[in-house]
Amino acid sequence: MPDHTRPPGTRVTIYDVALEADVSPSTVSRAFSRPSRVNSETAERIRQVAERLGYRTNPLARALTTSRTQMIALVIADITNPVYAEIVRGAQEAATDCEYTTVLIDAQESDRLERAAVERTMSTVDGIVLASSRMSDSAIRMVAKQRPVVVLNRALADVPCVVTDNPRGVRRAAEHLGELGHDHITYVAGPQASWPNGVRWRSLLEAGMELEIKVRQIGPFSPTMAGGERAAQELRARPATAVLAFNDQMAIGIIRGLSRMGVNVPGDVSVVGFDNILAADIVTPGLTTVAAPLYAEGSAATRHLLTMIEGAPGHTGRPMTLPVRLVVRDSTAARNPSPGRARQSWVRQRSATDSAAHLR
Amino acid sequence: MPDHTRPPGTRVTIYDVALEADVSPSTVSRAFSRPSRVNSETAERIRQVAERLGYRTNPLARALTTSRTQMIALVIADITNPVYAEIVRGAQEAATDCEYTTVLIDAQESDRLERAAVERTMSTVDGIVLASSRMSDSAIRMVAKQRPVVVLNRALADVPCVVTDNPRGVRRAAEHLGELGHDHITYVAGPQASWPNGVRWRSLLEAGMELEIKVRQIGPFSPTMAGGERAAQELRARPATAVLAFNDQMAIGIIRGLSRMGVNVPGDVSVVGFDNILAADIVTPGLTTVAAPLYAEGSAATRHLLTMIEGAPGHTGRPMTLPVRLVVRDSTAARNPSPGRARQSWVRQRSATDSAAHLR
DNA sequence: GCCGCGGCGGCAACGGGTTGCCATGTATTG
DNA sequence: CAATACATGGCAACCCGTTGCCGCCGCGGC
Repeated sequence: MPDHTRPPGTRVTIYDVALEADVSPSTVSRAFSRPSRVNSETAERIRQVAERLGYRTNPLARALTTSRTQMIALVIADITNPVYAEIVRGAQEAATDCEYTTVLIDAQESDRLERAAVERTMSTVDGIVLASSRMSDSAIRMVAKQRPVVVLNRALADVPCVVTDNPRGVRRAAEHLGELGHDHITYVAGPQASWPNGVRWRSLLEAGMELEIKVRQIGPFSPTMAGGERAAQELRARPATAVLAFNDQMAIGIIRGLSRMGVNVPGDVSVVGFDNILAADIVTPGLTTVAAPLYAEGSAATRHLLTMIEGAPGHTGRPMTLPVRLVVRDSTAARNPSPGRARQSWVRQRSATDSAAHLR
Repeated sequence: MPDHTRPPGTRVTIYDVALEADVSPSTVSRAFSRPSRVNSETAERIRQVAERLGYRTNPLARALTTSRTQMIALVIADITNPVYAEIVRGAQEAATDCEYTTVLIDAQESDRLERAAVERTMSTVDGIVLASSRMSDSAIRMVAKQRPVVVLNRALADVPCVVTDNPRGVRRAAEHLGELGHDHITYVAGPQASWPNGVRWRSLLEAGMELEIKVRQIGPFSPTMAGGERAAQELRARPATAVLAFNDQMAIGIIRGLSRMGVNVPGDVSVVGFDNILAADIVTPGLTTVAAPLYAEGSAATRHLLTMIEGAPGHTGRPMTLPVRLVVRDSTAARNPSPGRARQSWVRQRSATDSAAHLR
């Protein structure tokens, strides 16, 4: 039984295995990729030889002819944002289950970087999940023409989408605040390039109308704690008793900013966030927030992508919508009925500056 | 000027460009990969034709002969752990600067998953950064034999490593606590498979000796908030006035757990963490912690890996060590000189149970 | 006994670049 | 003016699997 030791640095190929097992290379190839096409004893022999020689099929070479790399790209807007951690987990697990590898791309909230990275990666992957893309609709469609794409947290005609039920989440938040006696809600806006940002604001407008709660918007601010603290500054000039923030980081920033200014949350102002990140539970006060099924988002988007890669059409009708729920903690409370000094000045300020700012 | 529209779904290849530019395919190839090897006018013409046809070089095909994919893998222990966000950023940025793409792998704190993922990815990437690997030393060496590898947060002979200055961090924390009058420090241990965990404990032993502070260890616990809360339970049985936790999540869990039990931080117990994650700044009280240069870690490890890929030897001498600093916030304070009731009982309990637990 | 069919394995042509080597033409040098 | 060096570009082999197609063989049917 010959057993040529291979020169180091050289990979074992099907040709080596073929030589050793005394069959043709194509048979070796089939033994792995189409076992039914080869005699089971031969296949077994080949497999043993391959094992002995330490053969590993080269995914790149395979990809060259099959144009399947068994890799998908997952593009996220900002890896420092904890929301994405769970999404990534969900996506990665779904991918791994189907023997796919995930290439994670952090776009750093930049349209330009995102496009460049997608451009660079596109030809190497079998499909792409765009989570909270900052690219333009047309850029996304362009990508979708070349590779299967699933868009997460954004609705877009002609491209499969997975979104969370933002309208319902906003509605629940508004109802909650309404029940606590708030008759005004200020929406603190996040990035304008963010699709959910627009949806949340429009949903709030709608909910406000139905529930007879006045709403207004300030911003946009950066979707970070720092952005929230800046928003708090602005809230000083245009006070509110109830605030709905674009996301949890901003909400936490707002709470910190307000506290620093001596405004009590939830005593003077109630604050609601979005996403239910881990930190929402550890801040003081605990943050009331609209929880999204993050893991399920990543997993659903990825599974859908994989079926598209397998040849399924990829239904581009209405987006797949995932349910949300309101998690009530301590950052919301009944509207303060007997305002203290600070509160007093707020009311004055508001009545002076606010009527124009209120929509509807 | 002919301009054949290509059948859809077919990629533009160098052959198409060659035909159109009236040169041989090899010249097209060189025009992109070795521009100096071809007349600059010809190269320019080829580039224009390529542009017009929408040619993109296929990285897989290129990789087949060059065995360079321009991709590196970054393996992290747990993507839900915010420490890694900055590390990933640093790594990704360093990689992007050199036109490399990063494949992120989340090992979910599992030796098994990590090995499987590395196995699957190894042949597709030019090198690997193992950040906080949970694999055995021998498994890591095995991988390092097949591909350039840089290990982060772990020291290992014969493999290039990047670590932070844990001894110094621990020392600074111990000094800080000592200055506040604490003469005992309890180390709350994290995963035993974690290399820094061992280093931190040993460093604390050493620092304790020099500074004449008694030290002991409890645990191991899971390196999460939940783990910290369990540790708090145990601290009730074996009280302390100063606690050094394996990481910030645990430290936060400990603070929450203690608060729930009516123990005041920092009034009754001082708590110090490791890593300086974002949440360390938003908890109440703010967490005193040993800050690591996370971004720099990712970036340094990656840059080192890239030089190895370019053919540099990859110095396997002593690990590259990055500096740390102690960030003092509000979770540490002078040792309570006039203990209240709770404190009193602690002291009693301790004197009863503790002498054996103290090392040295 | 002849024919058809299914199982199995091999041949050879890809896929899309890369690269060693050679041929040609031009510039440089003695 | 011959000889040499260099700049360019083409040829063809190669990287490593995959797959369409064909041939061989044995078996069952008529």
